[in-house]
Amino acid sequence: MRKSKRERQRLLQETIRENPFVTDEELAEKFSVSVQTIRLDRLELSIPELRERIKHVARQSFADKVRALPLEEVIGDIIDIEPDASAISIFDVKEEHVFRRTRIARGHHLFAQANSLAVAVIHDELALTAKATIRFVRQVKEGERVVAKAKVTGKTESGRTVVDVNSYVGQELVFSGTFEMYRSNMEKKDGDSNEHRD
Amino acid sequence: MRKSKRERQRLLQETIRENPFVTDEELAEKFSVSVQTIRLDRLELSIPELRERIKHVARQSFADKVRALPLEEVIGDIIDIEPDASAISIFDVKEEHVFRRTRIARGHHLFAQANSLAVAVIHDELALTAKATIRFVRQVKEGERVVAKAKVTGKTESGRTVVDVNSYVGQELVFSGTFEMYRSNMEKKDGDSNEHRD
DNA sequence: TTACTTTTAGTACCTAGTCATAAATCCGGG
DNA sequence: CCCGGATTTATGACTAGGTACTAAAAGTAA
Repeated sequence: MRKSKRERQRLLQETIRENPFVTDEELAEKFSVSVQTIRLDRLELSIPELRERIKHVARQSFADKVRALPLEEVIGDIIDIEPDASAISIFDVKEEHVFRRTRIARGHHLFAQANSLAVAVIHDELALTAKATIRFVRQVKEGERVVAKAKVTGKTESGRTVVDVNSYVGQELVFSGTFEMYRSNMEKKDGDSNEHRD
Repeated sequence: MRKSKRERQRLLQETIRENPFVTDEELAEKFSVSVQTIRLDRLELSIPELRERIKHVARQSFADKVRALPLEEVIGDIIDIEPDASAISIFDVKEEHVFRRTRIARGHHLFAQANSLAVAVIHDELALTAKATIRFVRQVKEGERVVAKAKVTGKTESGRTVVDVNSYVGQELVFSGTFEMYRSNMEKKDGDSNEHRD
């Protein structure tokens, strides 16, 4: 069944978005029109040719891949840090951080930002989270910018460092956590660790 | 400076690995040989042509992207689930989950697995973590497989569901957490839902 | 020199297009 | 019925970045 021009072009866009690897010839067959018509359609819709589309996808993923691992080290951008005292990081909630249906940020990303910051604020070769009590105060939505503020508040008798992290969207508290951090360079007193070397 | 065949082919492989978008012509210029020589080299080294390379990169990233979002929905693979009762997931600690220097898993990944499982076990349209108390019992290393077991243990007077999650490597407890989950359909008593989106 | 490897050149063909021009077809109004 | 604009199709010339094959030239070692 041949569709109207409008309808065909709408479906064309959708088809290519879903599968950028489709050729004009395949599209022509799919819509029962000539290849030339498909090309006219692409021209009108400013859809580039197959090879350009593929190149674009490849370029993007290539750039992403390079960025992926090193960036993972710290979740959020640290914008201020005073070692063993305090630190601040910002984290922009994007599409990939939210539940698809509700657009609400998944808890572990807020945790990751806070945990990451707690690790970073510890001025030591090795810092690990031993224990944490956290509270998700209010939901964070896609597009919001979360500012996490970490403050070193003290030490436990077992020598762990306690870090409080509060995260805000604007003036509003959205997340709050207390982290007990294990660190390697405690004067002495080695509890239960094995080795840690580079 | 013209290199030996061996040396040129070694560099050729490296060059293409680093930048798959390079044409034979550009390579010919780079190594001061003819385009035909480059093609012979590619043939001997079984390196596909530019377009195939790009297509490959694009295909991979496209598959990743399609997999990335829905897969991100749950961290770890759920291998068993009894809605509103219990669930089990496994999570293999890979390179991207550990601190580079120590090869110890970053806390937020263990948290993410547990949190994700706590969300999944709740048989409801919307489940969000309101509060969590967690403990990282022992360090998890790259290559280890973490099995998380979630159990719904009760409800708070405010109507939240409490989920306990314990994660193990082998028989050893590595992570333990108590999650207080907010859920949308708290009053609803019926078991089966007919709507399954996504 | 001869024998062999390596490199270069040239041709025909391929895919998945571009651009431009022209012709055919469709669809509605008068 | 014919007319006219929109739409579709056809055709030809050209492109990039190749493959596949043949042939010749250049380099190298005994």
